[in-house]
Amino acid sequence: MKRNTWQREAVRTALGSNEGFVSAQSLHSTLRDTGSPIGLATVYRALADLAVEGEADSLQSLEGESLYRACTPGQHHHHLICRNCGLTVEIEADAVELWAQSVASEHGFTQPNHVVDVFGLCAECTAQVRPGR
Amino acid sequence: MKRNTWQREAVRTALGSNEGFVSAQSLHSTLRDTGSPIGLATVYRALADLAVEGEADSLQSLEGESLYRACTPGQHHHHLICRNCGLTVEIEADAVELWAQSVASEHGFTQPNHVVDVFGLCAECTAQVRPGR
DNA sequence: ACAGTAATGAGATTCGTTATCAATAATACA
DNA sequence: TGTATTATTGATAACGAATCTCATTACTGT
Repeated sequence: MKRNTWQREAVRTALGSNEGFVSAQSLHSTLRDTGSPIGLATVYRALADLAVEGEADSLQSLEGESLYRACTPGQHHHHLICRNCGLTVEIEADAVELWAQSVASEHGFTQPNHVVDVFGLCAECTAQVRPGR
Repeated sequence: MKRNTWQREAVRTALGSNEGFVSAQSLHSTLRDTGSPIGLATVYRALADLAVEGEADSLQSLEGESLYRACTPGQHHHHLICRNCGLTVEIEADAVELWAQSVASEHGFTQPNHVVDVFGLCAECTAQVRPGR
């Protein structure tokens, strides 16, 4: 049976108080910095669990590490992510869902999944990068 | 200056004679199996180069490793990938391009990139998985 | 042919993640 | 409330993908 531990709750909270996607490693050091003696393996396990339960989204960063972010559970959505500061906006895209479905069945594919994420520079980071040039 | 070596050519050829996405590791062992004494590091370097030059597409597998595939250079496209056998179909999606653009600018994001891939079971694998059930 | 130097490759190294396993602590039940 | 059960934890080892090192090799222009 599943048990409630302060460790899981700590991970859930830390994840929730974050604007964008975070790696397990950085979440772990954040927790350690706030005095929590939580172990690294536990953070990995908690994040994997949250992702399975639908309380967190995960994606692969371009460097190959897994990033996590709290999300509103239950509803399918995609992300608009600032590649500079990590700020993330959840976006819905019914049109894209339908497109994925139809493209798959057009080619005889079944059980379609899809990975749809948009990366860019958020307004703030855009302003910082080119202040007056 | 850039030089032509049989190693680069071997990687290009091996990649081209493959239906779907392959990892650097498996491409390396394939080459080794055919008698080529090419080194692993070289395969990694050649694949990275091909990806930069636009002769290969790359994506992150769900397990976090980078997969590569030969592609028609120059044109932007996405992929429909069989998650069982790796068969890949290149798909164009102007509608999705435009959607990504507009969604980004709606939220003040600039320089939008996007990751759009559809995974599924190809017709053949669908038939194999559930033969008559 | 030859010099200059990009490319190679075996092995060491880095880094993210998972497995191990004894110790701990959350839950069910008497 | 006390106790037995067993899921969970965490320090560390192990693993695997990818990169780096650096001496050696071999393209290329002259």
